[in-house]
Amino acid sequence: MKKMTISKDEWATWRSFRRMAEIISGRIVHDITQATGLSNADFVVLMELDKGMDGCRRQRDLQAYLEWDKTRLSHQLTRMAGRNLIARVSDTENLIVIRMTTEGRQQLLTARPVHIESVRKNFLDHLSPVDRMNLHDVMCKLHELVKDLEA
Amino acid sequence: MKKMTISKDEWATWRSFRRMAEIISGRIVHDITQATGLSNADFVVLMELDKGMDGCRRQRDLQAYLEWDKTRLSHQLTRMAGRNLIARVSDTENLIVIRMTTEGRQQLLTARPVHIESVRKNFLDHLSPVDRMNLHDVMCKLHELVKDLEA
DNA sequence: TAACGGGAGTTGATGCGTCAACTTTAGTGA
DNA sequence: TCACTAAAGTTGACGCATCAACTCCCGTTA
Repeated sequence: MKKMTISKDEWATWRSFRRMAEIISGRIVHDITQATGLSNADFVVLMELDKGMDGCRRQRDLQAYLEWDKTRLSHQLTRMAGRNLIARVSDTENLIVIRMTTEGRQQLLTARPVHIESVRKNFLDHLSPVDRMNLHDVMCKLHELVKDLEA
Repeated sequence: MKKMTISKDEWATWRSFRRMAEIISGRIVHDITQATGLSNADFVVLMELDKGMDGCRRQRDLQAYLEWDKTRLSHQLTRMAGRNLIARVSDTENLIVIRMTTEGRQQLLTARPVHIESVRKNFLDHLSPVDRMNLHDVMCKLHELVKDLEA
């Protein structure tokens, strides 16, 4: 039987968690788009494409790695193709794959150091090693909870 | 001089933080919209309106409390007015205020217990008091950092 | 071979969030 | 009183996220 009330402290924890994640993520995204014009979604997709050594990937594999909905990915790729960041091309076996364009790679190279600096500035700085480990531990517990609820 | 590299552990912490916030927030929003049809934005606005005893508020006050951009709020209120959740009415001094409608209040009443249950189920459950306090402490430090960067 | 079914991907509609540009309102100071 | 200015609020355009409905392709099985 679950407790169905939430104390003031518990609310405060939840609100601060949600709010900090929102603000900090927002700032990092902002830094990247200012520097490069890439949206966060663009950046994430390019990062994922870059993991394959040739910048190519089947759409369903991208989907699995990003854990995105197929519709979301499809729309996103359409927009990115419109901005010349990626192309949908046929590979040697006549399957359609997603390829990063030269321009996409260029933008990614510009974005990466900005990303690193922003994560440091907006998040890691002033978090002591102990803080960081505590946070990581709590996130791992939440991750367990999240997996449990899926099952 | 800042360190401009990020260790594997640091990345892992950042990624898990961002990801957990995303997933958990998403689930709670999902629970609320399933139960009521309210979007998260709707819910937050209604919660804020409910704090004034008559469900009325000047738009700029809402703005200050929510820490939203005025454009965002304006669009949101337009949409909510279209769904009959709020109305823009003139008060006794001929100033325009935002008033929760009966339907808005009704929806809020339905949403509130769902919200509570969802925050408990998706977040608070299985977080020990110590975990919760650790998390809260870290969020407070991040909050300091965030404020510093604003100045 | 033909019918069925499921996975991959697309499309259209709608709501949300942000930017820039605009109108309106309310002071404030000569 | 009048003109200037700043804040409050709206609008339009655009990109992102999600839902439902659709197409297309492929493999199974009767």
